[in-house]
Amino acid sequence: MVKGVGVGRPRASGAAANRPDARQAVLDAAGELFTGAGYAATTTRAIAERAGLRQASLYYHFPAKEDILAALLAETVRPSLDVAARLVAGSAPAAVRLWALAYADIGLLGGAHHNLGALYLLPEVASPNLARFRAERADLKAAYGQLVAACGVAPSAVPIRTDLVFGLVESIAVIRRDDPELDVEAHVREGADGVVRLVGLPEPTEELRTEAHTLLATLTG
Amino acid sequence: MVKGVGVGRPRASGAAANRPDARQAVLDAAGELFTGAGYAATTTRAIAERAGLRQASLYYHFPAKEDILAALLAETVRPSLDVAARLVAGSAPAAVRLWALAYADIGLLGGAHHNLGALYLLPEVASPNLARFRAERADLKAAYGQLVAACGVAPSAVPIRTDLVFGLVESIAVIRRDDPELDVEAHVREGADGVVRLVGLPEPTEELRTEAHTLLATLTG
DNA sequence: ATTATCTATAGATCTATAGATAATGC
DNA sequence: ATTATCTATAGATCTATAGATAATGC
Repeated sequence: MVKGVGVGRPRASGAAANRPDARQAVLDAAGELFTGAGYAATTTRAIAERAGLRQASLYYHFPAKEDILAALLAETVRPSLDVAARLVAGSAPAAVRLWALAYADIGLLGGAHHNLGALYLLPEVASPNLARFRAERADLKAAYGQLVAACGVAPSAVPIRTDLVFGLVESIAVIRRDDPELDVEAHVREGADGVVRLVGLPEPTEELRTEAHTLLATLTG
Repeated sequence: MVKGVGVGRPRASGAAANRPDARQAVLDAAGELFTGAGYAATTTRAIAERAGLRQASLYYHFPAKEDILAALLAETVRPSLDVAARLVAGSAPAAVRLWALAYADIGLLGGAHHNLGALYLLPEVASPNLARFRAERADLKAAYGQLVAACGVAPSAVPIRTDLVFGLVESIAVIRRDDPELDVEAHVREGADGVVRLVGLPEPTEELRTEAHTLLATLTG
């Protein structure tokens, strides 16, 4: 039941042709432009052009420009949050769960077609309208905090060390911005290894990584 | 020999009163606004207002808005680069030098009145006009890379591990944005400790930190 | 009748330039 | 005469709204 394919006035651009989902096309276009040039520097006209429709037509799908950013942020943080919630509730060794969270999170941030992790770094996330996203991001950070604590870090050191871990994970976005050709898979694995070292645990073993991969497979399967 | 205090038409704002250095006042204002709201979202009018002069008067000191950002970036990266160059040339143990660089760099980024490290995260740094800054930042990263290598990291692992170290250092800016009340000094020390752990060295000892502090004192003294 | 687009545009900026002006310095 | 500012504004946007239009669905 494809929802009304062909309903509505045809597009001015590529004839009435392909329009599988205009809303998603807008989000894809905005993701590319926001991560590359930032929010304020990206015009609604540029988004529309890349999505294959006219500037004013954006407003049929989103009430305002900022709602496009809100939708992108929501769909970026939620998958990580899902994984985090399950790992926090799990019973595998803490180091395995922390490695698994970092691996999954970095992979979701960096593995997307465009560099969605860069959205978290936009100054506009401080906007009052994006409080919902900030709350979800805080939940994700809290999940890291629980795993860091479970790794045996002294309670007084947990908050700062969690800050550093969370910072390291998000910094992958900056790294990728500076070097778009980067080998993402290698960085994801090295990043997860780095998180484990950063909290003060011994160098991850291959067994730990295998166990974490298995754990992630059961979560998503 | 204060350069022409009182020369020129008086300001419309606070009478002809205080104007110790308009250029620096503009940079301070821009630093605060760019780090808080981003470059594109900050208007030249807002910068001028905070600096205590009229919008058009900015253009007496800077040829264009982007040159304000360029000047800020330059004065932010250079002190770190100076420290890095001296440490790379030094002969103290590599772990001490790496800790010292991270400590100094994080301190310079996070210790300024406003969160200048956040400037590095602005998407506008990719602008062709800011190539000079990017080159200096690449030099700084290369210095980290040399110290990481000197710490005994396997050559094949050096580039990625340097990426992570550099990312961790810069992520302090995001951490501080999310929590402006943060205890900067504690984070600086923990950040430097984290860098050492991240490259795979053992937990820094108090002796190492003392040695690094001494080393930094000789560099700046 | 409903849906998804379009065209046209109002109103609000925003950057940068032109040219005047009010100080000090010679 | 030089310096550092000002006022005024041109020209170029940019977001969002109003209202028309070209499809499909009933």
